[in-house]
Amino acid sequence: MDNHVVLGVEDKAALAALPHEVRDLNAGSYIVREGTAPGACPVLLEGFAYRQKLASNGERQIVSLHIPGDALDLQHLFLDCADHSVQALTKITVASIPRSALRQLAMARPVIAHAFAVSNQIEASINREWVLNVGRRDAKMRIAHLLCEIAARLAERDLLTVYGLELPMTQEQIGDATGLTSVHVNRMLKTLELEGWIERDGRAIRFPNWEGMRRIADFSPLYLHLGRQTAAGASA
Amino acid sequence: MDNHVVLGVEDKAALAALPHEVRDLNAGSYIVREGTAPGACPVLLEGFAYRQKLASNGERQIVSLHIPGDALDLQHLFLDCADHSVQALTKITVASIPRSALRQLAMARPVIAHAFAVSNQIEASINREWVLNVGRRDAKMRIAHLLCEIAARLAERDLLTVYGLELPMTQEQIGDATGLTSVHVNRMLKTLELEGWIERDGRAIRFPNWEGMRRIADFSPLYLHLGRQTAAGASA
DNA sequence: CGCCTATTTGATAGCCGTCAACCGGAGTGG
DNA sequence: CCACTCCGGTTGACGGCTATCAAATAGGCG
Repeated sequence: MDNHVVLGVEDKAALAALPHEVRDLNAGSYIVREGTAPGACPVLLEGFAYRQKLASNGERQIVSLHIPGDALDLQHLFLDCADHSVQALTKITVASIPRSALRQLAMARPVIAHAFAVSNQIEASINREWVLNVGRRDAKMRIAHLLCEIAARLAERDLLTVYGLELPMTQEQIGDATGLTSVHVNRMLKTLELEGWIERDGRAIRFPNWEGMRRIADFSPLYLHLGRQTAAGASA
Repeated sequence: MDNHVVLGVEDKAALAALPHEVRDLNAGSYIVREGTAPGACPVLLEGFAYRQKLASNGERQIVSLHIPGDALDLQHLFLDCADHSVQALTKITVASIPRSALRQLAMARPVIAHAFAVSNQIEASINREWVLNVGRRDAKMRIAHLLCEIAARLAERDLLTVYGLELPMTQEQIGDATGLTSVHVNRMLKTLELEGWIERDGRAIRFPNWEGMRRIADFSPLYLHLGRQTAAGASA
């Protein structure tokens, strides 16, 4: 959240003073389980996580991805029943903060509540873009768009490696995020590679021609709301 | 928001005391335009509205639908650039409240901020369900699910007519909401009708077998978070 | 009555899913 | 050190769901 809202010294101190518990979790661990009451609110310190929902036929849809620095459950801060699950994509480290403490802090400190709101609104914006991505783009664009988004979000936090994007997802998971099958994801990645838009080395991905990639992915980072939002609301 | 959070007398009075301007708009009018700075925050009093985004190929995706009582732009209350457009689906009546007044109120009254947060979180939950709907369900289920969602949301506000669901969307718009073409929407509606799940009279739709409809639509209203959320956060 | 939009229907094409097989690397145990 | 196993990636053949194209019908509104 620090990336988007300018917090004052006192607010930062209040956040840092919250009781929290740091834990390591293995890939695949559940952080939030659909249908249960939300517990502590975890913040992702290291590793990747994702939100998922299941259809009645058993198929999975990944509805969002999370990178280090993301809060993993502000979604349910004010709701009483989790409407989706959150799972670790890789080995992760999270700091869990009791929901009640966060709620009290949000009530007591409007600037903090504002920061939470901005974080939630940005995530909602990403969700809307995903609806567009899955609903109106073909397979190649969808995958390209997903890659662009992850790269842009990681770049914002200086988390790209020297090689580029180190994507810890299987092709099946990419399929679950884009509404495709792993087989077709494989073919499209191949195509993107053959056409020169990406270079692959294992799961590392580099973009030799970022502008071209952006174009064929129909990727415009506006919806990520990168850069700080004005603190007008905070100072009002 | 009143549907989900219990507001105190003073908070309600503060909301009612906000400066606002009531306007009528024709179907198709823009309420928010993507790429521009958000202006006043409108609340939908009568009629239907939708959010949309465009892909580079010109195809449209409707990312959410709104019924009377919905706030139409809490999304951008704390963001500086609209990431999508909001348009009137029918002739509508909106009450526009200046963004600054709402922000100040949210800063001054934590319970109001809480109500905004709940509203936003529920809408985000609906967005996630839409990602699942468009990504992992086939055409018949998608359309059935959309119909169920709208019916459930209208029912919560006692807005169903004696006939049932009075849906003011063209089949093309249903397609834009589900990632399908109008031609295929037509075929699937026909199928749903032939199989006895819906009855149609113009754009009015009735469900002779709601439980069956729910089942074939894979619709479970959990994600709508109907009923009031506890006000624990408000009283904390 | 005439225009325009929305709905309906049929024929055809294509994207992507399904099924199946094979490859390849990492980890494990002998 | 090597064989085995397992998971993920790769490839090909085939089928089905949905898009596309086209045209006819129906409905709303002047």
